[in-house]
Amino acid sequence: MAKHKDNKTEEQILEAAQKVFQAKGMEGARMQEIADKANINKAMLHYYYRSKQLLFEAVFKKAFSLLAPQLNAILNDDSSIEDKIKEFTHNYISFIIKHPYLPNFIIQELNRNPNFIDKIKKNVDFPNIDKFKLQVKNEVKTGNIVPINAEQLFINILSLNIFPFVASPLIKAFTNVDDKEYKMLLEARKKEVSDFIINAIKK
Amino acid sequence: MAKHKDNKTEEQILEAAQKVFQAKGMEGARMQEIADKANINKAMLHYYYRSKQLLFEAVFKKAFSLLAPQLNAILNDDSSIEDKIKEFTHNYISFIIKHPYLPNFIIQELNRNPNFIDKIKKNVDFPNIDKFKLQVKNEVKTGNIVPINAEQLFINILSLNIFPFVASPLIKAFTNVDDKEYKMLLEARKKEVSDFIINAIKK
DNA sequence: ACTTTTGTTAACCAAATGGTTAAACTTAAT
DNA sequence: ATTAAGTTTAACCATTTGGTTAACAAAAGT
Repeated sequence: MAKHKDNKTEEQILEAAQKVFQAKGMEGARMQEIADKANINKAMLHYYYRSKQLLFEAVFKKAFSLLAPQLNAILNDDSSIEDKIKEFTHNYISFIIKHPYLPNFIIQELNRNPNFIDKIKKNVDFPNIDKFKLQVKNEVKTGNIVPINAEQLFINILSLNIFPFVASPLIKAFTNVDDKEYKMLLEARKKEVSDFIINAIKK
Repeated sequence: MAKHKDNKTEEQILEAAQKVFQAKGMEGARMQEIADKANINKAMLHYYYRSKQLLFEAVFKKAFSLLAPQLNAILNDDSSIEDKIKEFTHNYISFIIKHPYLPNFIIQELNRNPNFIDKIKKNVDFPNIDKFKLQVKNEVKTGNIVPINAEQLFINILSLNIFPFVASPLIKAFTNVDDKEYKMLLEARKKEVSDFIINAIKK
């Protein structure tokens, strides 16, 4: 019999762990709470994942592997800069509205342990900026867009798309906007953000 | 004799607590580590701040009260939108380069406990967007800038300025940039970001 | 001088927490 | 049917952790 043939329990654990880790972070999460949420005995967590650290890493990798393809879309696609920006902002914001916990979880835990990224680079199809850099240089040279550093443009695109999800409690407070209104603001950003970026870089 | 006349110890504690909380978060921080860093007995922490929670709140309030005036600058100043954006991005990035832990700490802990913001609103000169909204509406009406929602513009400004500090490990990995180069990128953003925003909104 | 308040320490404590163990149960191959 | 491997449980354990206590020291008020 192969190890862990029946993966039902294993998946229940991973789902429960996802919820708890994303809500409370590595330090705040409790193994007992994960077990309860998965409707299993606490010992099972260790049977399947050995330790809290390894369970956490499994959750993290899964989260990251959801996010990575989204970024590869803008970095490695063949369309024009303008089309990419339009498509990326629309797709990305739609995606995150469905997984609002994701960016914050990844950023938070990466700050807690920055060299964690090395483990991820080995296991996931890690986004790479090289192609995007060439493209930006080209479009600057041909005069399609204003002179701009590819890294800076990439940072701007990420910032405008991700930050409103990461800092939502803060922004809600500053703008005196309730949850429902904020949701509408985010929805509007699907178009708003790409217009903003394209306006900023087109000649 | 007034309570806590000699505030030397109290300040040592707050400084140590700041460092530990900012590095490890509320859950990850250990009272013993704070005591060690402050060179005092662990019981003193409770003597001066009663509990971990209250010590944490003291640290948080202090951090927030550093950040708030920066935001009030852009929200309540009397200069033109363009000047504000130029000044704010320059000042804010300079400020955060000196306190790189700050935005992440605040965002992280606010996500962990969103209704924490209510406690802050009572104790700090909390930034308010009303005046900024009027100004944006005006400048749109007079045709100085492209039609844009004040909240969206404000979110964009915050995103472009804050996110690169919050997500630095992630961005460094995506852009294949080391610490030194990233520092230079951030330095360049003092001008880069304001150009980007102004380009995006000016007619 | 002496009494009271404030500051500081070491030792202690109960609760929580990640993790282990050993035994029981289930499943499937022989 | 027997065996062996995988799965699940309850009880247990060592350690860590925030917090307390009681005694002592230093200042300050009288």
